[in-house]
Amino acid sequence: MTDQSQIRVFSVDDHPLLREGIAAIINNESDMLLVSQAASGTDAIRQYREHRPDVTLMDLRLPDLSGIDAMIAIRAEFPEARIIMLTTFEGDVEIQRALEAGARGYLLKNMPPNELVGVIRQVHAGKKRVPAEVAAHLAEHMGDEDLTTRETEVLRKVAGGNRNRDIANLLFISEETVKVHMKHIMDKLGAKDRTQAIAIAVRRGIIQL
Amino acid sequence: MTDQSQIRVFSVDDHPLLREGIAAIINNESDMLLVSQAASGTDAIRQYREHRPDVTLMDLRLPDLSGIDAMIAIRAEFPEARIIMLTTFEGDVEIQRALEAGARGYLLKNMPPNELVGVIRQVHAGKKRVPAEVAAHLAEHMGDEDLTTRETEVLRKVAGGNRNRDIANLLFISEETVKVHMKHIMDKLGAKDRTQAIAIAVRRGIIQL
DNA sequence: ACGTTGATACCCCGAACGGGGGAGGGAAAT
DNA sequence: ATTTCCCTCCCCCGTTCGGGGTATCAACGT
Repeated sequence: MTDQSQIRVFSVDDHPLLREGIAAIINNESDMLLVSQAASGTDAIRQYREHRPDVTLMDLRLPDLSGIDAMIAIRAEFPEARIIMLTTFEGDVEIQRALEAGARGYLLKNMPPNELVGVIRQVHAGKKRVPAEVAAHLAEHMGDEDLTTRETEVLRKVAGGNRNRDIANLLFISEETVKVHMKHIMDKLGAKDRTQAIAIAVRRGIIQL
Repeated sequence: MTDQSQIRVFSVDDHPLLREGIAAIINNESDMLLVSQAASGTDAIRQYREHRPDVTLMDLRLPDLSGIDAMIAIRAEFPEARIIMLTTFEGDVEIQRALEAGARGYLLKNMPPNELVGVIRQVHAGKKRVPAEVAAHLAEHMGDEDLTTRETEVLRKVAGGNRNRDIANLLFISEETVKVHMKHIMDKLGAKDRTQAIAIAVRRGIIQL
């Protein structure tokens, strides 16, 4: 039944409405076949093993793991897996992490269907594809220094309404050290104060609220 | 061609993939007919006049106006319009505003399709329908005092990294007045400082970043 | 006519923040 | 072996924030 020349597509998204839309579009293309769907990260990993799709469309936020973690798990087992992240716009940091983790594409959910199938064909052909709109967001912060693990940790505490002293206690370091971290955070993000640092970090996907 | 007993549905969403999914689900129901689709607020208003649908599914964020503003415009002209907001989860304030503005339902995009068509039928029958999950978010902040226009305005400036003095200059008021607003904002939101106020306000949908 | 609400403005004052500098240690890379 | 990076800690000091109180005025509703 399955045409050997067809691209076998696997869709992972926790929105049934969107999966339905993807299914309709894929199955409208004579050279593609939607082999399965998953609504969670663990289910995605399980089903990937079973179906070995040619191309996987993966949502970024899933109920259990993040889409990126699910992709990392799949690619650890199947390094040749061709996975396209498909999501409503997230910050540049998410894009960067997805691509660094081996995503072959990063598409926005508001893209036209014909472009979607185009990217699926290109990725299936072994290419990488990131639309100009997404690449622009990525380029905007190229060369920016990333926050370190510790700095991100501090920033999260800040977003929770903690004072420097509280953060110091929570992380078992001195208040002076927290202030140094804050200084570096604001420098790297280009923020005038801690409040703007939160705003920028959320916009860029560095922290979630 | 059009069966008189069918529910005439109109879908407004700027995500083609999602519209495709909605179309597939609606047209699978024998008692429903998708009469048209729109991808923007202005287009939604124009097309509403033309098609006079029985039930409208409206996304909250659209390229031009917000879904709520589009709904308000439509209901000003057609007070009997039955509009269901359909969106990925937003803060309780968005839900509240939508329902106050006359939305007959508030659905999340991750809901199962059969529930969607169920709600469409109930709304068509004149009922209001808000799922428990959404109602819970609404209830969580029932009785909370809303921020005033001015307070929200101040809060937005704060998110931009402005100091009290800067905000004072921007809004042509004294710095002391800004501090009074800040006090009220933090009291109402239950925030320990301005930074947490931003975090809470973003989570609740009071401001966008 | 009266009370309420929202916005405006001022005072005092302690606590927290943010910028500057220097400095030590461990781990990883070169 | 040396450098680089990250985390850690400390001092000084001016600026900003946030809590307390009181007060005026216009608008709105009753």
